[in-house]
Amino acid sequence: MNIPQRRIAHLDMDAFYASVELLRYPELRGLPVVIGGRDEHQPVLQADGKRHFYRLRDYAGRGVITTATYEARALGVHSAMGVMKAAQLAPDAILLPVDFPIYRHYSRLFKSAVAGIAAQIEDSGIDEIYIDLTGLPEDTLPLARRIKQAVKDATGLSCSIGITPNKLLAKICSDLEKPDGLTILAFDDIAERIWPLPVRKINGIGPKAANKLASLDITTIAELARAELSLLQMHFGRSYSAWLYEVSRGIDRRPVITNAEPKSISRETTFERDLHPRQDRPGLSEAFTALCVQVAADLKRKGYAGRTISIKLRFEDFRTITRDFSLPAYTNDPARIRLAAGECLRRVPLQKKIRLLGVKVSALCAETAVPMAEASRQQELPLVL
DNA sequence: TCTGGGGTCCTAGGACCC
DNA sequence: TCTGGGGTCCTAGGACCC
Repeated sequence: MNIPQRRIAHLDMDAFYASVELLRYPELRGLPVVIGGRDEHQPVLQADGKRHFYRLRDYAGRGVITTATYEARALGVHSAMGVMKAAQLAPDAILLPVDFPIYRHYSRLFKSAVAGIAAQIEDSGIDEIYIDLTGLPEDTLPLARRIKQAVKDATGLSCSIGITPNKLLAKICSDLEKPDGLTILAFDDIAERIWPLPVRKINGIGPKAANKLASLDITTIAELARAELSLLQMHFGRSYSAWLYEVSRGIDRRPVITNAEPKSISRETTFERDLHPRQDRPGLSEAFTALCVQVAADLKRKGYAGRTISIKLRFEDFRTITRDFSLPAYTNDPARIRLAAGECLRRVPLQKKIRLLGVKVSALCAETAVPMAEASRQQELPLVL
């Protein structure tokens, strides 16, 4: 049977958080700007009417870069880099705190602009989407240009688009000509355009897998495509090696999912300094309860309840552990979540200082669709620690 | 003064049921 | 006595992504 070829787009906003910030601080255009760190370092309006911006050199403490403008990237700064390390590379770069509410606002704007042209959209984070264009009559190039223009008109921001027969290739292609890119590619182009790329360009090959592949002298996608399946199976296990074998050949049958439900909702916090399990017990306890209250509020706001409560601890040596506990009934009540999380915490031997604490609720169900546990009658949230 | 916060998916062992 | 299977749920950890 002949399956009609699909036409899948991946749209990725260019340096999204930083670009949104440049909309409100146009005087920063052309400068190296990074978004990240903690909440302080808001720009300050001075007596002369100008804004004072903090520089990376002014920063002390924990935190990572979430986005950098292309000017900052040219200095070697990139996302996920520690702010303190970035400050060594680019001490004069402007530092702005993250402002998720405004990024979410622009996220909704660009997604609804695209939805006005193509309805089959899969959310893939705040700044990127997949679009299934298969059913649309328009030719690919004018259609892609129209989508880019609609995003620009709605937000003032540029994006990059890759259009190919599947999500795997579309994701790779949207990155090929960034920023403001447009890359259209067919199966016949794989050898020329995809195979020369490093394996890390494949969504799903991370640092661990790439290192392991490098130890087998496989660094490009072409080399991966030439590798024997049996060799891959010796190092990666059955399902991952089968996946490697297929993606290296550009094969990906995943559909565009337009109606995904969340699987878990969580909150976590890294402390300004590592907390001692006994000496800092009041502070830990307060933070722990606050996380439970926040998760419960998130669940209610989004209309979900969950049955499995998890906690996550990261110790001063960065070792991370999780514990979870499944309740007999669904809940989004903060006191119930706090009790279950407390049970989890009692199973953790607390010997080292704690760097991070997190609370997660999973096994979710729509609040309306499911019998709920009776709301806890406790007036005060119990403090277990 | 290294290393955020929000997610998804996969693996693997043990319990438990038929 | 000897060593069944399959299926599902629970828990813990890890890779990976934005």
